[in-house]
Amino acid sequence: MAEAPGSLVWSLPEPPGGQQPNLSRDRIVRAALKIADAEGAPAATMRRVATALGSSTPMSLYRYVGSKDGLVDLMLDAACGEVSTPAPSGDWRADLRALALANWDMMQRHQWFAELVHTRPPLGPNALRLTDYGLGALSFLDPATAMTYLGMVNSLTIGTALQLAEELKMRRRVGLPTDDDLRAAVKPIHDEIVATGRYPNYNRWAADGGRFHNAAGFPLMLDILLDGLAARMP
Amino acid sequence: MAEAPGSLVWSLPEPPGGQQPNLSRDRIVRAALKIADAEGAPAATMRRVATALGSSTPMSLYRYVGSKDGLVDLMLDAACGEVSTPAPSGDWRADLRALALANWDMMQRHQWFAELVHTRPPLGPNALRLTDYGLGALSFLDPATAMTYLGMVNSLTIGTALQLAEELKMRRRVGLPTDDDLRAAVKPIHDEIVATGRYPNYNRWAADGGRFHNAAGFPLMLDILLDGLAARMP
DNA sequence: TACAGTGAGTGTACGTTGTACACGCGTCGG
DNA sequence: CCGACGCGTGTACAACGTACACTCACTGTA
Repeated sequence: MAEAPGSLVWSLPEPPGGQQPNLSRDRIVRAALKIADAEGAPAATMRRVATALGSSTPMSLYRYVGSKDGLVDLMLDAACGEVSTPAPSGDWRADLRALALANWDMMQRHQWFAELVHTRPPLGPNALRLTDYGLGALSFLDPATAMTYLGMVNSLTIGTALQLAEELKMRRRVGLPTDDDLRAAVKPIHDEIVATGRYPNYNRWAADGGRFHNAAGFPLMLDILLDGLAARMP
Repeated sequence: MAEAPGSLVWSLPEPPGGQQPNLSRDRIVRAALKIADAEGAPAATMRRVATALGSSTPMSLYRYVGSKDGLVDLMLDAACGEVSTPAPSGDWRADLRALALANWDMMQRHQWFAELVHTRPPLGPNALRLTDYGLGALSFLDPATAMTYLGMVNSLTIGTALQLAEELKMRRRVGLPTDDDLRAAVKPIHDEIVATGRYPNYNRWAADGGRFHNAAGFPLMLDILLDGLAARMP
């Protein structure tokens, strides 16, 4: 899992198998995405991916992805590759909004993304393309400020996606229940908390249904943040 | 690592050792915090904590914390316990701002917090106290909206802390270099990216020093977000 | 004083993870 | 025809979380 600083996957080029290889970066990453999409990030182990590709041993993958971290890097960047960056419109707010919404959509398709993206800096070509696009929309600011503002938008997007991912994880832990099943599973914990009576505001929220805006409300949250940014623009 | 849904640490009370125990939840959590503070979250393994307490086997801890997840829960909540919640002032913005800044200070002391908090919902007594306080500041809103806004503030705080924690992790991977050493270590990667010339805005940022506002700039970012929230208040 | 009971900590063992290393098979260039 | 090299396999190891059975030492009761 450890890795020398200069040895990111992007440094070592894909070994472009001269003879007929059964494997390739693309096939490996695709298989890993499929597993992670279906069963969550921790299910995408080296062994699991290898067997999904017909290889009897995880070691086959190491020629192509270098390490587990390398595979994760490639997975993250592949997901970023699904986010398109249309031509800049000249309206920073519209461009940033579109970028965030596209990112959000991608994270809904790949619920593991938000969990994994924190493990290392986003230096893949697609991640860089997105960062570059975001910085370009804010290029009238000094670079450090532009990066700061872009980071705020990303924090909001990833943070909100994480809350949803956590709910999904809990759901997986319980089984695969419906919304009502889930509520029933979490109820004893909440009830115990409510019973103490020590958290009146939390209780009020729980009594209200324990809901917060997430999927549906993300555009609204994004607009609120953009309002705050707009007020600071020169 | 798996856990039945109803068996959070908070459910099973601390076994209040009738006879003289060498161990206790408090001592265990305190030792784990110390290790995590000094060497990062992954260093705080069960074995490591056990030996730090003089126990020859990790199994000693299981009576007190139930599982590794239980220990993490307790660590997170202990960290939350360091954040104080003064009497509400009646000014939602001042209260929320103070809460976020206190949270931020805590996350600077415990850089592992932001990494670990995503692994499970914050249901410890101290985390609930903080959530309750934040909801109280926004109690003039309907509960779901209040939770949404509070979540935005927390996303920003944790997300920003995560960026710093990631830099720290990279620093640890390289050794324990100074700021200049770090810049030198990351330079080859950045140079390779810059050399492609494909990311002009990113390059401009890198040429500018590759900086973004984090520790120093967090209050500013927080104010921007609060501006956006204020514009939506009834 | 004797004895059962309980509670604290130990030791051993298992399954799973990532991955290092050495080996066999195949195809190609000389 | 034959060595070299690309490609995948098999075996093995350390570290992780943790289940299970166990040994002490102390305590309350008879």
